[in-house]
Amino acid sequence: MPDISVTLPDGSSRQLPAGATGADLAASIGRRLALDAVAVVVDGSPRDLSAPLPDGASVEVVTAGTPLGRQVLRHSTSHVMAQAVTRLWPGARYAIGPAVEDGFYYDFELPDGAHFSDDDLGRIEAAMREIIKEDQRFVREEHSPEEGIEIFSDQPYKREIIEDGGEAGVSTYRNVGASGEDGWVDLCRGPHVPSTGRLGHFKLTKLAAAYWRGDEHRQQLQRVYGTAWESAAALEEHMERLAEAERRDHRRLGAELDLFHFPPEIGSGLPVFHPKGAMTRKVMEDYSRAEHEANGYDFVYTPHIAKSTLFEVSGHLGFYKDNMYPPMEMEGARYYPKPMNCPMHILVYKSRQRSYKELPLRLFELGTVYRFERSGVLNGLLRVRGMTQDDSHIFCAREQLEAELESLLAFVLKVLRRFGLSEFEAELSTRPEKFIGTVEEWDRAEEALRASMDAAGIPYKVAEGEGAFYAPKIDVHVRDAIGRRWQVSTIQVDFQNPRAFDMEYVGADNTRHRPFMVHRALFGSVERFFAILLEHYAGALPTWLAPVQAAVLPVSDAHEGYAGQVAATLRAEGFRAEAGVAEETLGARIRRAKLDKVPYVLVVGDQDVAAGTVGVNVRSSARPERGVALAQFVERLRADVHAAHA
RNA sequence: GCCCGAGUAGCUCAGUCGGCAGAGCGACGCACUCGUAAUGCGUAGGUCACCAGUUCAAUUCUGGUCUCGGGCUCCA
Repeated sequence: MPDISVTLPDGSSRQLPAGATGADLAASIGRRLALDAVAVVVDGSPRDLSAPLPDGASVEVVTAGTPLGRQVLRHSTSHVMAQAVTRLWPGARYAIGPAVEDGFYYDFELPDGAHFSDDDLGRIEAAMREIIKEDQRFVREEHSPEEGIEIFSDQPYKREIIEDGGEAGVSTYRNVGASGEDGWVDLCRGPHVPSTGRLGHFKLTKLAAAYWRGDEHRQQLQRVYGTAWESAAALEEHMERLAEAERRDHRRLGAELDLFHFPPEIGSGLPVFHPKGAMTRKVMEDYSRAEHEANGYDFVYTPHIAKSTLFEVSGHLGFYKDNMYPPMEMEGARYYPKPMNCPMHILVYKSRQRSYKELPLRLFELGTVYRFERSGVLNGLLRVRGMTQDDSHIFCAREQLEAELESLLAFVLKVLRRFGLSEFEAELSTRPEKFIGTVEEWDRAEEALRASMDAAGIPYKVAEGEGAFYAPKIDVHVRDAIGRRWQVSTIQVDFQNPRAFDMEYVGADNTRHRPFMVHRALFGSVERFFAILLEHYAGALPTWLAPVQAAVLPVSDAHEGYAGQVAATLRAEGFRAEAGVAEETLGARIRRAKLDKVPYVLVVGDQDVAAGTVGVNVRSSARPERGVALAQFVERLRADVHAAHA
C-alpha cells in the first residue's frame, strides 16, 4: 500500500500508510497526544479523528485543552445531552445545540407542551452519565438532503434546517453503543470526539426559554445550558470563576456597602443612591465635568420632558416609541419623558444662526433619560429604566469629522484608563441594508471611524450591516479584572438628525452648510459605569473613588477627641475621613471598616495622642504600621489620590 | 413580553406532611475601655410579598397579581 505524507504545524512532514486517520497520526506522534486528541484540522477544516487523511494535507492535531478542542468537547456534550433528553422524554424535538463561550446549550420542544423544571437538570445529567459510561461512538454519515429529511421525519426543526440550507449533502452523527445497535442521531457538521467516553467533566447550569431561530414570533423552545471542560480541575476552576463573579455582583455589593437600592415603591429599574454610593457617583461626575471642561466642551442643561412634536421630528416616535414612557396630556399637548438627550441639544444648537467659526461645537450634559425597558431585561444598575448619560453631541463641519473623531476616541480612552480600565476592544458597526443618506456619506463616516481606531491603536472588529439606520458607530468594550467584557462608550455619526432638524451653519464661503453630528456617551450611563467599576474592583474602589477614604478609630473613649481632630485635619486637607467612637472592641471596629473596604483604617491610642501620630492599617495589607506622623500620612493619602490622576 | 425559579425579622436563611414561626448577623439597651478582622448579657422586631379560593383552620394547598433572579428577544 502506498504511503501518504502530511505536513504538521511545525513544518515537518510525516509518512503514513494510505487510509491512515487523524487518530493514527496522533498515535504515531506520541501516546500522550493520542490520548489528548479530540479532533484534527485538515487544511484548515476541523475533522473527526476517524476520518482518513488525504495525501499532502497540512494536519494539526487538536487536543482537549485548546479553544477548538473545548468547542469539540462542548458540542459533543450537547449531543449527549440531547440524547439524554430524548431518552427521558420520548418524542422530544431537538433544534440546535452549539458550543458557546464557556459551554454549550441545546434547544428542545418537549412533547405535550411540557417544560423542564430545575429538578430535571439532575435527571438529565444522570442520563448523560449513563450514555458516557456506555462509551458510544460518534459515527459520521453522509446523506442527500432527501435522505436527511427522511431520517428526521419526526424532527421538524432539523428538517427546516436541511430545507433552508440548500446544500448538496448533509451529514449526521449517530451515537452507537458497544453492541453496535443504532443509537440516537443528530444533524451535524461535526467534528466530534471519537466516543462519549471521552466526555464527563460537565455540568448543566441553567434553563431558559429561547425562540426558534431567535425570532420572538416563532415557537418558544426550552433551552438547557451546560458547561464542559477537558478535566475535573478545569471544570472546578470555571465554577470558581462563576463564584467569584457572584461575589463581585454589584447588586450584592450595593447592599453590603450601603450604596444604592431599588425601592419597589418607586418602580422596577429605578434606583436610589444612598449617601456612600452617591459620594462615589459624585466623584465620578465631578471628574467627568472637569475633564470635559478641559477638553473644549460647553455645558448645557435641558428638561426631562418635551412635547410630542419634538420626538416626531427626531424620529423617536417613529423608531423608538416602544422604549418610551407614555405621554402626559397637558393643555392640549402630549409631553413625553425624553429617552435621549440629542433633540434637546440640537435645539440649543439651533437657538441662533451658527458660524463655521464656532465649530466644532461640543455640547455636554449629564442628562437623565427614561426608557421603558421590557421587564425581563432589567438587571441591577446595568440595565435600568431611568439613567443619567454623560452625553455629548458634537456638531462639526464635514472636513472636521476625521480630526474630531480621532481626538474624541483618544479622549474617551484616556478617561476610561483613569478609572483603571485599560484593555479595550472596539466594534465598528457599518451600513445596514436599510439606511438613509448616501453611500458616499456612509463610506466617509465609516472611514473616519476606522481611522480614529487605528490612530488610537485599539483592536476592533467590524460588524457588517449592524449600524443604526441613520449612522455607523463605534462601541468601545473594556475587559474587567476577571476578564469579563463590558460595553461602555459609544460614538455614532449621525446624518439623519441634522437633516430632520434642518440644521445649518454659515461657512467661510458665506453660504449655508449642514453640519455633521456625532453622538457620544463615554461612561455609557453613569449608573451602568458605576456598576462596572464596582464589579471590576470587587467593591474595593481606588482611594480617589472610595466614599470613605480613611476611618479613624480611637483605641478607647479617652482617644475619641484626638480621633476627631485627626479626621477634621484630613477633611481640611480635602479628604473624606470619618472618626469612630470606642463603643465596641477595637478588633470589631477594625473588622467592620475592613468589610466596608475603607482604603485606610487609622487606629489612634495613647502613644499617638502623645506623639501626634496615627497607626495605619492599609486595606490591601494585612500588616498594620504604628507611629506614622499625621503630616506624613496626609502626604501618602494625597499621593494615593493623585496617582489616579497621573 | 415569554420560559424556569424564588419571595418567611433590616440582611442571610431554617421551618411548618394545614393547627396562632425560629437561628445567625444587624439594630437598640446595659456592662466592658480595649493597640489591629467578631466582648458578654439582654430587648425590640414578622398580616410568613399581595389578593382571592378551598378548609373548622392557610405562612403551608389552588388560582391570580406584584417584585426579584437566570435566560430569550432587545439594549447604555
